[in-house]
Amino acid sequence: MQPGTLTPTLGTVPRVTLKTVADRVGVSAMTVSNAFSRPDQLSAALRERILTVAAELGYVGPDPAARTLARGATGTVGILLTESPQHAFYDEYTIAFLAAITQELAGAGLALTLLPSGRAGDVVPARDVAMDGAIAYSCRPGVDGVDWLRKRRLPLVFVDQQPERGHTSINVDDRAAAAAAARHVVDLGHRRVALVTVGREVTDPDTAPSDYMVARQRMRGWLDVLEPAGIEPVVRRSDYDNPEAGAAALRDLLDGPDRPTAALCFSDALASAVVRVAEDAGLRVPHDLSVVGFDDTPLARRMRPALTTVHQDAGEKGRLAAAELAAAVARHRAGEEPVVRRLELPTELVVRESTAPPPA
Amino acid sequence: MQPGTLTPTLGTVPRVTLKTVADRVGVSAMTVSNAFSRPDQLSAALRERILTVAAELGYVGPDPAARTLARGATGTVGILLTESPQHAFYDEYTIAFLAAITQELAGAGLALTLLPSGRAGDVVPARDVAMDGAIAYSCRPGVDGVDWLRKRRLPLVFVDQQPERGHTSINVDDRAAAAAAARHVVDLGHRRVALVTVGREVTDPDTAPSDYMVARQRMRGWLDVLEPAGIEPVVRRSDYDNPEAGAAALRDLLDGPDRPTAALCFSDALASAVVRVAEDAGLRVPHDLSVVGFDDTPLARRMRPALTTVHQDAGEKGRLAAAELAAAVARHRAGEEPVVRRLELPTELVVRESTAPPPA
DNA sequence: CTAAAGTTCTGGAGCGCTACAGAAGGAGAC
DNA sequence: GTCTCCTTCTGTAGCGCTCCAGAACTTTAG
Repeated sequence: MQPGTLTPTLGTVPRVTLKTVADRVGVSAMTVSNAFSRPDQLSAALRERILTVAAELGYVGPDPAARTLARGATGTVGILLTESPQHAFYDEYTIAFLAAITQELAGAGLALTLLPSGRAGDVVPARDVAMDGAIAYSCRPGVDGVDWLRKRRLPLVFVDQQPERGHTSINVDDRAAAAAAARHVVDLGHRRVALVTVGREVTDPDTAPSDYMVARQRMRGWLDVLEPAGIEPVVRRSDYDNPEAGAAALRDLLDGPDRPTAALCFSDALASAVVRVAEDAGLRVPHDLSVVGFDDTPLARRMRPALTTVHQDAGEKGRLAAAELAAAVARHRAGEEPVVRRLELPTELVVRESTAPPPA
Repeated sequence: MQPGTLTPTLGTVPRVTLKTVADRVGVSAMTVSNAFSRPDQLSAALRERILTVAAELGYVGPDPAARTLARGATGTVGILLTESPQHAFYDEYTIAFLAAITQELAGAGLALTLLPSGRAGDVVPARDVAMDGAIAYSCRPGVDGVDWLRKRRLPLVFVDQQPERGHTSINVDDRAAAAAAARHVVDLGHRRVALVTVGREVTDPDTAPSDYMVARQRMRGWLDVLEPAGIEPVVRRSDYDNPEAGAAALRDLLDGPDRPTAALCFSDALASAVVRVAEDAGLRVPHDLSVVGFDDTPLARRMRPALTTVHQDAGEKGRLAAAELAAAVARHRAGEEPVVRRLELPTELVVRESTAPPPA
């Protein structure tokens, strides 16, 4: 069955194309094409006439698929999300990031396609979806979606993951930021510290390239401060998308006299869950337990007590990622050399009410 | 410049296509196509050989754009979001909905493209992005994105907005659900009630087709109960994406002796903001002010006091929307008659701790 | 009044792929 | 040994559009 002759059972309705309109008006197909896509190439009067006839025939405009093939551009970029795409939706930080991207891309006339990094049957979105470029966001190294994108030689921007040569990347200095958080609690006098993070169990933060780079770097940053201070932290982990579980894993630690007096958390979402668990265990934050988050999402300010956390600007990250990608796509189209940048956005420790000196 | 001859400044690198591989292996282009797309059409040995040569040449697979044109299917569906797409990201309810959609679509081998409903320059995503179908989510009637989608005769599913003939729609009975919430506070004895909602100012909930249908229906449902009870509510509104503002607008009402003793809110997000404003004003929830939300997002259960709210299943809505659309796309491709359904998911009032009888 | 410089429109040649019908060759049935 | 059927492979003919070079005609300059 030909695409144009769909609905055979309903009687083959011949599709209305440029040609249909052209024949009806009595001009060439090219002129109709120009009427829609390059108005300056024909007289206003003729254009008006063409548009009228097109409307009568129910011709909406050039078929996007055909136009894509002919022009070599789709008007769409993809974003490759960690594992199941739905994981991406569970944290205000990611949400704000995505919101900023869509916003910025819209300004460039680009739509955003969410690419699940897995495969469904024989469809691999990263390989099979037409697009002009893509953002790889916080993917584990080795996720094969990234591999496909690379092989396709698409303009790529990496965010919150290991930079790769030849592609622009955007990150914050997670290690230094985490170290600042750790220093804060050490300076307050804490000696028993819990680290609540995401991802896989790894002893040595320097190895384990199979894990999210961001989680690794933050772990490294915490240890950069804790180890020299002679503090051996307890570590609890959970899945990326399930902060409750990570916090729950902390529960058993909260009873004994040797319980941690401070918890450094991978994200605000995780910190929020930790506070809830602590309070349910009868502990007061920050009096009995200091809690530090990461990201400084709106949640951090809403919480009671307001959360001490590491600020980073998710919106700015998203805007930058989108802008860099849009620029890369434009350069790619123009046949220019790619411009590779290593962008690092600033972070700042924001001390609020969830941290205090340890109980006496 | 031909798409194939990009990068003229870098020297025209001839693109590797099916043909390139075919010539190299010494078979027809069709056979190479089959090697990638219909493995059962050729011997395993030849296929292996073709794949090897393709890999050597750096041929990744059939070009998605060309395949789209030839096959008449893109492997992508769109979702048209309210106004700026970023508005969609501000509420856990919408997030859960989107997450479920991507999840379900991934299973059907479809990717999801976020369509800003506006236009950027001369690009109108709803008109210019290649896709096999679309979900229109909570769009104002008359948003021209929907118009383009309709004109393109794409399979469409409408969610949380006015159903249209010829297209499947998914909703809850917002009116009845809101009425149940209103009845709850009236039954508790409240006589001074505030309604905190989103969208435009309208006196008569029956008119104003320019506003979100959902907001209109909930308003109507509240009034269905309040008016017969002789209660004249005060109404406060905010933008869809800014619950804080809506709550803040309530602030001035909270002081006098005639202040409302109950607030019915359009969403949990809004209710949460209202609780914060009330507490900042020195009122206790629910003792001084009862608050009811809508949606029953995870937030409702996390809140202290836990929020009384109307439960609806955002995940189920998303899954259903995706499944219905995928089915509609498949039927469309097969040339079958569309199956139009009017789906209505159940709701349930969940009474938690944020509502109580009014202060004596 | 002629040459040069627009303006407006057209034809042909792709873009890279897949559907379809059919050719070529080999296996199996009788 | 012949006929049929199956497997494997191949040309052709698009899909609907846009690029490019140039034709036809009109205006401007000298």
